Amino acid sequence: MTHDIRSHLTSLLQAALASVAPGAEADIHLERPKQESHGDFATNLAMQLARALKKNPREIAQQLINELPRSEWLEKVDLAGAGFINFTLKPAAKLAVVRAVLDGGADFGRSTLGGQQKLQVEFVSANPTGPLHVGHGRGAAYGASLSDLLAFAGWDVTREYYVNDAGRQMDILGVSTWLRYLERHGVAVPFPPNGYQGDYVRDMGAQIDAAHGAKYVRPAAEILADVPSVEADKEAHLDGLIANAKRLLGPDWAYVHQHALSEQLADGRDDLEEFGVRFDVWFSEKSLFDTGLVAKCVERLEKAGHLYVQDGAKWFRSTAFGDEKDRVVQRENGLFTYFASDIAYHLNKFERGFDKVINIWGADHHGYIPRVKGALKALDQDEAKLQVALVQFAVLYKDGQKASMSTRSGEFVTLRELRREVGNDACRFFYVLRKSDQHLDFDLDLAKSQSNENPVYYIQYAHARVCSVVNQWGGEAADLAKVDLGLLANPRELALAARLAAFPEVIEAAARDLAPHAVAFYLKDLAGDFHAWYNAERMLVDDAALRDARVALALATRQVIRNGMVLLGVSCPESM
RNA sequence: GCGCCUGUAGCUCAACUGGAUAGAGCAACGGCCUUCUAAGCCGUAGGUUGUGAGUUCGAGCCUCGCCGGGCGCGCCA
Repeated sequence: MTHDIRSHLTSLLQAALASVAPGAEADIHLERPKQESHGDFATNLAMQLARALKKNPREIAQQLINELPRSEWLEKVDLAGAGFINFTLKPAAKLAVVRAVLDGGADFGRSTLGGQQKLQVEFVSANPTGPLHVGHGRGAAYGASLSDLLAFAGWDVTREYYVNDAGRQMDILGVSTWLRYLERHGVAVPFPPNGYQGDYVRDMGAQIDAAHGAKYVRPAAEILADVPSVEADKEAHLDGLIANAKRLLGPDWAYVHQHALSEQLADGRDDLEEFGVRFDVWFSEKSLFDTGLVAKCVERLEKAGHLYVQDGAKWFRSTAFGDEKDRVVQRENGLFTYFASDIAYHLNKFERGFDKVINIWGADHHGYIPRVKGALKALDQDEAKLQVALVQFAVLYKDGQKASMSTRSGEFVTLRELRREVGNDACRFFYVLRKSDQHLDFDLDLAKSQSNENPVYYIQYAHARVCSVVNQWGGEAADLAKVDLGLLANPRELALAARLAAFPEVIEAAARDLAPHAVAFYLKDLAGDFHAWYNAERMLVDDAALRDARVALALATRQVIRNGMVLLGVSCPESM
């Protein structure tokens, strides 16, 4: 219905335009004015045309209005301001949305905008080397809400987590775990300062101990053999320990490595599940090596002449594709870089047939975009299908101090802690309540102290109020089909109806902009309209016809709140 | 130094992608509960949108300069 009104007005304007300025090109843009006195819809069409027609915008607007076909939905059409045309709808046209919501139910607002195109959203993809922290939480909340939003707007969405299970970071976690295990057996190898410090590493060491006793114990002297000193070069020291671990443990290294990986992965998965964030695919980086895709990719680039050798390493000429500098894909020691596996990963995504691929990355990865797009182009892919949404950092403040979020140092506030202190609903909402490219200062103390004043409760409260009224009303929702909506005549009711009617537009705009925060802001406004009405008018009045009409409006409001909150991953309690 | 993001009320953020008098929430102040949930409502106050120019009917939004904040510029991942 609301879409009908929009397209109805558009066609009226098109007709008027054809008559006032035949052949003129203009895209007809209808907006909902902020100010009530400016009507329900407004267009700046006349102003757009002013230059081309070399005429005063107001004059053009007046002509357009004169030529506008009559419409049974319009109360009036005004010329205003510098040349705006304001449309005011008849109450019946505004109220029709109530029935549309009740008929549509959970599907009200669903759009076909995406045309069921296959779309992949890859997000979180944190190294499984420790608990997820507050920074990951933002990517998780944003990615989950964005995915759900895009699905609701008509895309066929696959949610994917890229598991970095192949690199040095995982080796560091493996060796850290092993060293903690060895500590339990009195093996005197000092724990490296740049190993993973967190207590969870000790826990994993204990698990291995409990399961296999002394099976993986090796002498300290052998573990430290030929390892550069920490003082000289702590990274070389760590690499030396890793090399010795692999050599001394032989096939058992895989067990230790795998144990650490699967523990951390399972932990992250549980954490995210509790946060309402689910993935369809967990994609292993290691599999790209196992299937030879990484080597194949590098080979393809080489054959196409995009690689050259310098200082023993193979470089991808990414500067040919707009990057600042060329990038190594294969190191002097023969190992592929992370970039090489990422090229393979992205090629694999494209070969899986997605029409569009969205990567949600932390802002620190922005410099990475040109090289990935460049590589895709070099592999004859349409790199425009890849869209990267950068999420700015969440900086956590604790006791007025900026908290470090380094996983290796072990000094971070975990997502789990945050969820426990603030609650899942408030957490999801808080994260998504701002544009993704906005820096987020997460003041933990404030979040905790404000948890009762969090805007999420404002919306949930509106929902609970409707539930309470409906319970006391005690009627059957089905009987409202024949209710006379025309009885809803006061301004607050019409304003609320107009807000409901905007929901489908909000969904489409938010999906187009990859901006789930727009849904959150909409819901705040919707709840505001409802609360204002609730306080001003009584719903359960004696007049049965009026009562039913008001209950219908309340039910429609409840439905739209639910439809929006589902997308944000926030629950809607029936009472509070 | 170069690149990306960013600067809006005391604080945290919006602003339909260039539209009309820049809006909310916290915090402050004043009102509203013997009838559907006061986690609510109504009102007051709070602004030269960092700054200087430019583009045009019209700029918080676009361009350029300057000032401040965040991030990135590895044969790390």
